[in-house]
Amino acid sequence: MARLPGYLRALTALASDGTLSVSSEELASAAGVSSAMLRKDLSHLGSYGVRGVGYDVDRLASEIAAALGLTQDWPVAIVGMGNLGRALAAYRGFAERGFRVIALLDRDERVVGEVIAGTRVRSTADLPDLVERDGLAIGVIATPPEGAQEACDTLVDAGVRSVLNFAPVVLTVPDEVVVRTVDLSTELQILAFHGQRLAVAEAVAP
Amino acid sequence: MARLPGYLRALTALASDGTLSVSSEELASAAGVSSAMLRKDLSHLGSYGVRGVGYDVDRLASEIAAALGLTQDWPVAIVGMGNLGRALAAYRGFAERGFRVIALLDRDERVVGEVIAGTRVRSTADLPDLVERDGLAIGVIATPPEGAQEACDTLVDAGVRSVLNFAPVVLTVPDEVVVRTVDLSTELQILAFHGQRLAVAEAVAP
DNA sequence: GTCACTTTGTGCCTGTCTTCACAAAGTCGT
DNA sequence: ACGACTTTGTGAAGACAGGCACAAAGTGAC
Repeated sequence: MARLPGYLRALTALASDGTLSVSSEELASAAGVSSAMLRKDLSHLGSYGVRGVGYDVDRLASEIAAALGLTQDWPVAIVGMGNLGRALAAYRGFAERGFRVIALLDRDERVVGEVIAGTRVRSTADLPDLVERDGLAIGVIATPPEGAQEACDTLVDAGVRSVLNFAPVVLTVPDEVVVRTVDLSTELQILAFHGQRLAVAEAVAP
Repeated sequence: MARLPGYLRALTALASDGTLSVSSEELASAAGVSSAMLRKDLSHLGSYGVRGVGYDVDRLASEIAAALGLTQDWPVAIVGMGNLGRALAAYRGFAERGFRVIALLDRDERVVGEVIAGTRVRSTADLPDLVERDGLAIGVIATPPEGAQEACDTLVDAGVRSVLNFAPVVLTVPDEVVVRTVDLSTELQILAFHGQRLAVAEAVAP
């Protein structure tokens, strides 16, 4: 379920505040959902709550982490060392939450060998090796739109079956591969849409 | 509708290929949706298709752009000049799609004045001015999680009503303000979840 | 002018996701 | 040990999005 990471985040925050137990109501509001939804989601994981009391923060956090598969670590490779790729390579947010960036890759031999954020850029030809030897499981595509499908194919051929795509294109992949696309321009366009609706509403009833 | 930006992207690609007319089937597959859904979505905008022929690419692109409010420009400010903020400041993707980054802001006076990607960092205290004088409408939050709510409040108080949030927190805002949150770790956790499901499925039926 | 063909727009149905509301279950004070 | 209170877990109802399938509408050939 796509909301579990949100719950885990809220639980981690509570745990670091020293809270031991939390009700569905409190946790739901911290995660920005309704309490009924939270309870239903959690009930799918099993019954980890105690009626009349609530949920044990640490216990629930472990259960969710286990459900998400966060007990093992998931090596990540970033493909495409343009602007966005370099930014992602320098971003510490991945490591902070347990995702180890084990390789920076680029197709262009002129970029290969360059050192970015302390890591030497390698060739995309090394991908099969990374999957085989280092257990690489997640690929991040930060190439320009033109190169995204090719980068994706290379990842998939090497055995990667989870892809996080930042390029503004629709990627075609086999059924067993999961792609999640994050497109910053799309997000801004949706915000522009709301901005315009607001402006129109204001013009009608100022 | 959240799919309009995807349609617009596909149409722009078609237009640059010189295509003049497109059927719902073709456009749907380019945008990665079903043709029935595409037609239903477009029918909400009005009847811009011709039965037996399809849609005029340029015409439809203009209509969608107008619906999204992309006929005017939407000035953007980025708040928080940490790792992620600097990366976003250097990212050209915004400008390429018509969103002008007019200001880089930080709360910390030691960062103010620094020049990043050719722009001088200003203080968040300048926000009311930016809204008033430059028509700032969209704020991007790239602060650490602890500072995100404060940054958001500052934006809202200054009159910004569309916020793109990269911090992994749930922001509380008045009803008229729209927040879209993009959390890279959440995306990776969802991928980890799928990765684990795949591994489990394989263990059961190898 | 008519007919065969293509493709849109849309009413209906189906499955999923959300919310409501309450019974079951456990705690704490006396 | 009992009873009042709190909070979970869940069945049933409701809302909503997506897909199917077909009638309406337009094109182009003859």
